[in-house]
Amino acid sequence: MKIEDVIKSTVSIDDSKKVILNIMFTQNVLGEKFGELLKPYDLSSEQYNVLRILRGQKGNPANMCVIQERMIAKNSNTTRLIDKLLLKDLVTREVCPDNRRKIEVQITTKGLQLLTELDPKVIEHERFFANNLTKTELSELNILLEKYRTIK
Amino acid sequence: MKIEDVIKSTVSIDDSKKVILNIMFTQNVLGEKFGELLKPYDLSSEQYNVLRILRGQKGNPANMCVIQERMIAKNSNTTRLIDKLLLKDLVTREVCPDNRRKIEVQITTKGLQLLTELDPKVIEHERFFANNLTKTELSELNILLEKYRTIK
DNA sequence: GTTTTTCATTTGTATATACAACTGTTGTGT
DNA sequence: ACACAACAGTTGTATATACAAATGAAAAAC
Repeated sequence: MKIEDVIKSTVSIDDSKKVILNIMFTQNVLGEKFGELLKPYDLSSEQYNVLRILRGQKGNPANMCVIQERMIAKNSNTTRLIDKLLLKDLVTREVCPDNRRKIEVQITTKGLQLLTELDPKVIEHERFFANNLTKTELSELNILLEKYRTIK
Repeated sequence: MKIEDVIKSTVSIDDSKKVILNIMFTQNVLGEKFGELLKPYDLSSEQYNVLRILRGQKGNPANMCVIQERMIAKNSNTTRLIDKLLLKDLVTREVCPDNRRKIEVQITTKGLQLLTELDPKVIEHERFFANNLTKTELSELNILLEKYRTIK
């Protein structure tokens, strides 16, 4: 479906405007579908994202700064995100002994199990859309998006 | 900046995952910059979006359904968005005389003036990123995004 | 001509986000 | 050692979003 049909526009849209609408709308479609995937597990996409980051630490704890800088949406409130994950026993949180300003967050076994359970579903979700493009188109899309968003 | 650097990933990422991260992150960059543009005018991007839709009606009122179906984020609460715009006298809201279930929303002169003031800034914002790509790349990006998000 | 269904919108409520102000800790300069 | 700046997180508050339930109006069914 072309973006003009999505927003029911009758007039033609400039390509530079169209690309913004396309990115916004595509992100929306993706986010909605991913949210549905996570819903049965009572996780928000940002919560999932934090768990993924923590797993990537491979046993080492991550402090709040580290988590924040690895997140896609850099402006979400990490403290309260971790609060939610703590309530579900998916992470632990302790004051760093070397620097009491810092907090060490670690994924629990339960958290790791949840991620393992989700892995195949996440891959399926990723492929669901990616399969619409050839390998070449996919890497072309990545290159274009990266080039597009560059701030000089 | 490559997406691996954005999320500080050390391992290589599958193209199908990368494209999702790229879309999410690019949308974030865009949204943040657009939010800054609107901030001095005390408008959220969704509020701006509604005003734009109403202007597109060219004098005819739009009811809630119509507004909702033309929005990019289809799940935001249109009633409360309009509430905010009403408080700022940017729109009017009246019960439709032909069908009292429906509500007719119209942009005011003040709303139109605000949009006119914003127009050059919005175009500048759109071009700011679009200028990173050639005309051909831009339309290629549009085609790829559209193809990518298609649900069979 | 009621009852039922569908429609268009609003309201309630819980959760999420944005962003500034605050708290406590560590590092620096004198 | 003391004052002060920088750092790492947390909290407060206002606003936004998500989604289900509620309201009221019109259309359909019987």
